Order: sequence, then C-alpha cells, then structure tokens
Amino acid sequence: MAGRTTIRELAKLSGVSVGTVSRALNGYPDVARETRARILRLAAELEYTPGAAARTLVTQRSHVIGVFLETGCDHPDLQHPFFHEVMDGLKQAVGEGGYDLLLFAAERPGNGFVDQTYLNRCRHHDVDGVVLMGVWSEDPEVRRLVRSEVPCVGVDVDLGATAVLVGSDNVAGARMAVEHLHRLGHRRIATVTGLIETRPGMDRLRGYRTAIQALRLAYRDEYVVYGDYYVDSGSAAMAQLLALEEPPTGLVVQSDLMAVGAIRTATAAGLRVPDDLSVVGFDDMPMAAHMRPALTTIRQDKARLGREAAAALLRRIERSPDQPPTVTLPVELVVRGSTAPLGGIES
Amino acid sequence: MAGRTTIRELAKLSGVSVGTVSRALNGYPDVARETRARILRLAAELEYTPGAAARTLVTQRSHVIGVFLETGCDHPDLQHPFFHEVMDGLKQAVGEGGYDLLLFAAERPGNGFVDQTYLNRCRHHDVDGVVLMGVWSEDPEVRRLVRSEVPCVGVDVDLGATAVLVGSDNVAGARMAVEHLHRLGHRRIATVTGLIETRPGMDRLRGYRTAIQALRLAYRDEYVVYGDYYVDSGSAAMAQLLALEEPPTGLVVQSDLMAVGAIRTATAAGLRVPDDLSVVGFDDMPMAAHMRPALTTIRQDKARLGREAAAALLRRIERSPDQPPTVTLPVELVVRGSTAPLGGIES
DNA sequence: TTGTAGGCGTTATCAT
DNA sequence: ATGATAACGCCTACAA
Repeated sequence: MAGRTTIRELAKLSGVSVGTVSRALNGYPDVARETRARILRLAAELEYTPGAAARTLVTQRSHVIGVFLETGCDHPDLQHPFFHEVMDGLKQAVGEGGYDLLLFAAERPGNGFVDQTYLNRCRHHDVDGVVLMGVWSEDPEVRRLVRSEVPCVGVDVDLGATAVLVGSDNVAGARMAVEHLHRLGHRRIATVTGLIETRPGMDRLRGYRTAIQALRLAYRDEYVVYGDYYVDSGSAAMAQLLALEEPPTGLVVQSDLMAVGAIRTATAAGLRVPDDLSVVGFDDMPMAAHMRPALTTIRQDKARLGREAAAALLRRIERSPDQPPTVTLPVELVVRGSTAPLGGIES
Repeated sequence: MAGRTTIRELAKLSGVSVGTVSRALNGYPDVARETRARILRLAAELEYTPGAAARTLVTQRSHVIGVFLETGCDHPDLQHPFFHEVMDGLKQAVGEGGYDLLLFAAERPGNGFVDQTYLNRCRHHDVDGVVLMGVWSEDPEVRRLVRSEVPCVGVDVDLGATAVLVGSDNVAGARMAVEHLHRLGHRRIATVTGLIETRPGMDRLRGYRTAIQALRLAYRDEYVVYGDYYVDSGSAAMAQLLALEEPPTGLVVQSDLMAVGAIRTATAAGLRVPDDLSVVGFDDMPMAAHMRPALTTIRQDKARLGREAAAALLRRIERSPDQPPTVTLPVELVVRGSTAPLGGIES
C-alpha cells in the first residue's frame, strides 16, 4: 500500500539479484528470456517505478528539462499569451521524448543559504537541458549558464554561439506586414516596435526598415514608436502617432496585444479601423480572430517554436553535440478585418 | 569549472568532515560559530549547491510540486487562458516556499516498460505534493492518486475528502450575473453552461437556477444551453437560442471565451450587443476588457487560486495534515459594455 | 563540537 | 546468465 516498490523487493520476490532486475528492466540483452518475463510481469503487477532521484544520482541524467520563464517585473510572469503556447509545444515534445518539465520557481532552492543563480538552479536539479524565455541575454548569470556544461536553448533570445536560438522569421514577418499595407495602397506606414532590447523587437524593426527602403518609401523617424509588447504601450504609441502632422494610414504593430491597444486609442479618437487606419499585428494570438475588427496579423507558429526548442535540446542531449545554432520558423500573413485598401474600396 | 561542487570538496578544503559541513549548511545548532562561518564562506565562494537527487534520496523530500494540467484532447493543453494565470500564482507561491514546479509531460517516464499512472509519475519524481487541473475526477487512476500518500489539491476539480478543492465561488458568481441582468430590467435570461461534467460547470448552472427561482422568474429548459467553455460552443449555443420563439434578452455565459463566440454569432445575426442583447461572461480573462463591446463579466482571482492551491499544499506538507477540505474564493461582478438596461437607456 | 559510518534506490563493473 | 559490490551525494544517528 503505502510507500513505493523498490528494485530490491522485485529482486526478493522474483528470486534473483537486484542487478539482474535492473538489467531486465533496462532491456539489457544478457538476461534469460524467461527471467526477464517473470520480472517484467512482477514489475507491472506491483506497478514498480524506478525512483528518479536514485537513478539521477548514479547516471547523472535526470530526464528533466528546466524552464526559465521570466517576462519582467512590469508584467506578471506568464501573462503574455505567446509563452503559454510555446510551453504547450514544449511540453508535448519533451513528453514524447520521455522528459518532464521543471518550471523554476524557487529563488533559493537547496538550503537557501545563498541566492541561487541560473546555473546553480540547473545543477541543483541536474536538469539535462534548459529552455530560456524572456530572460535578458546580457545578464552575467545567464552568460555563465550558457557557457557551462548545461545545454541551453533560447526561445526568442540569442544566447550566443554555444546555445541554440529558436525563433520566428521576424524580419520577414515585419517585411510582409509592410508589403501587405503597401499593396493596399498605403504609403504612410508607421510601426510600433516591441521591446527593442529583445531579439524579436530588433528584428522586426529591421524588417520594417528593410521593407520601407525596398519599397522606396520615405523613412521617417517619427513613424517608429517604441513599445514593450503589452496593450498599454500600444495605446500610448497610437496617441503619439495621432498627434503627428501627417499621421500614418497604415500601422505595423509588432505584437497583437499592442495592436489591441492601438486600435482602441485610434477608435476613441474617432478613427475607424480599417476605413481610416489599417493595422496589422504580430503573433496571431488566440483572440486575434475574435476581435472586432478581427486582427490582420503575422502568425507565428508558437507551439512549433516550443517543439523545435525541445527537439534541439534533445538532439544535443542524446545525439550530436554540434548543432545548427539557429532554428528559424516561417511566419504567415493572416489577412482579416483590420486592414483595407487606402481610402476604402475604390477603383 | 566543469562539474559540481560536492559536500566532500567543501569538507576537504575547509578541513572538517562531511558531516560537519552538512550540519553547518543545514543550520544545525551544534556547530562552532567560527567553523560554520568558514564553511559558509567557502560554500558561497565555490557556489556550492546541494544536489537535489542525493538529498531527495535520503530525506524522501524533493521540494518539488507536481502539476497535472490536462484540458482535454479537443483543445490543446494549456490553451485556456484561465490555467496560465493559475500557474502564475502557483509558481509564485511555491517559489516563495522554496519549491519548484514539475510539469508532467512524459507519458511513460522511467524505463517506459509500462504506461505510467498519475500515482506512478508522482512517485517516480518523489513530488511532495501535486496540483491537478482539468482532470476527470472520476478517473480511477486519479482516485488512486488521491487515496495515496501524495498530498493532492484540485483546482476547480473535486477530488473528494482526502484532497483539497480550491475554486471560486461559482454559485455566487452565476447568481450575481443573473441578478445584474435582472436589475437592468431583463426577465428573459438564458445561460450557456460550461462543461457540465466539471465542478464549475455544474456550480455555475446551479447558481443560475437558484437566482432564477429567487427572483421568481420562470425557469425554462430551453434557456439552458450546454457548452464546453471554448469559443465555438458559445457560438453554437447562441445560434440555438436565437432560433427560439422567445429569445432571451439577457445571457449569462459561463466563460468569457464562450461569451466571445456568443456575441459574434449574435452580432452576425443582426443583433446589437448590448442594445438588443446583454451578455455577461465569466472569468475576466485578460482580453475581456479589450473586446468591443468590453465584456461585463464575473471576475475570478485566478492568480490567487494558484497561490491558495500552493498554500494548501505546503501547509499540508510542512504542517498540519488536517486541512479545510475546500478553499472558496470570492468573485466579483465587473460591469463593462456588454450589458445594458433592457430596451436601451430609458426612464 | 566534531568525526564516522550506514543507508537512501539505482546503475554498472566485476567476478563467477 | 547471474550475483556481489562499489559507487552516486547527501543526511543523520551514534560515537568520540
């Protein structure tokens, strides 16, 4: 009843030694067919499960993937819908590989006699690899972790040459957004950036600039307003753009959340979206299709980001140590109701 | 560089035995002030972290809380915004207590020689407690887990007397929603339920019924339509209600997601919300305030649900084994734009 | 106040 | 093909 079945009990009950039981369970070839069968039967009967702790101790492999998920103190962790979807893919993929996920929560695990660093928290739990999201890549502690023996992958964060970077093709995404608006006849196209210190924030801005130049549109500094991915910054940015002498007619907002804020402010100011102002978001969050107007946006395959992160990690753990340093997933323009031809449907 | 610092190295370097080091680190009183200081200094210097595996092995305490999060195969795990917010609170609270979270992902951990049950997966990792969300409480395997030695708490799922149930006051919430509509003059008030097999689904329906009776409104079977919490079921339910001879003028939708679907369908049918139809949702998901119209809803304190779940677990683990079997958090009516007086603003 | 030693549950290395 | 036995890193009686 209470307590767990140990390998020793199995040994006793099946009349062999613990060594043999272990080998039978782990599928070693040098076990008599009949012995193995007996042991397996017994194990199933007693619902034996190897203790992870003991096994980890001796094999130095925990079959656990750590996750650091920090999204700033301004906004509670886990708040941005993006991360949840990534976690979902991550969970799926590691699960299929026989791994579980450890979500780091404790600041001072162990005995708490010292503030623990990223690296220490990984070592403490012997995680076989770790996924970093929303962390500041220049943080000295992050760099130390990345340089350590622990396999790392960053989702949307560039950790340098020794780690894998998994992300969407943000440059292309922003470019596609601009081109979409251009195709609709817009020429005054502004952008609201994400957190510019983050990799996607920077890349999307770059994509915007590239497209503006390629299309031979005038690049205007005042058409670039800086946000932080969240709703309120989108509102603020919109207000700023509305105050311009020549406000834009098209807007590339580099997250759906900010797009929501931008649209709200524009609407409050009497503008109609998309009639007076077209806006395209970024992400395709679950609610994007359900807004009014429904959000035209650049879709990221968030679940797949998670799956790729897992895959990269497991590959590195179980197979080759050398890895493509970067996995870039394609994005997709999803046209919905928040964009329209300039000046309404004409010609 | 590579590899971790062990207690043995500390012992060697500080010139004492491993026993003393261990006691010093764990704050035992019987260590010379000066010896302890030296050891702690050294530990800090070398960034010593106790290995969780070894410690778990001997103490039988992992300082890890397991999480089972399953939200059905129809809808990808983790999809419903509700759970993310709960996880956030959970993470915070367990973190403060020095625990980390293990998100169960692997179906067959260990050697994979047998499909693992909930209980086995908990034992495998020696989790000190486990939080269950979105699981079917009648599942025999769930029941076995609950009856085991592993402390359990269900968020929105009633696991029986041996576990703690943390949830919102769903009955009161639904009642408040009905009363709000009634106060606005509505008399034909329908409801779209959540998954009726779940505890909140049932409780909210009960709250609706109670309120209808208390207000002496006629209870009509056709005013109760069954949904599954997600957007599409809200749409379908709305369509069904619209086809009635006497459609409702007020609608209590038992999740915000379904409210979104319901409103969309109503709007598509030519109804204006809230002018022709008032709808109140349930949850107050992050996007609720940003919809058009903004959603009137019953707010749950989701983060606090997580925190309470953690608190209940840690209490049971570290202190008293006897617990209040249920933690019920108050909800709050948040009036926004999707509800209005019957017949517009009159009198 | 400190050292010694046994044991937690597994794996893995030798013998046999 | 199987059985002893030594680790793995840590905690904790028990001895000194």
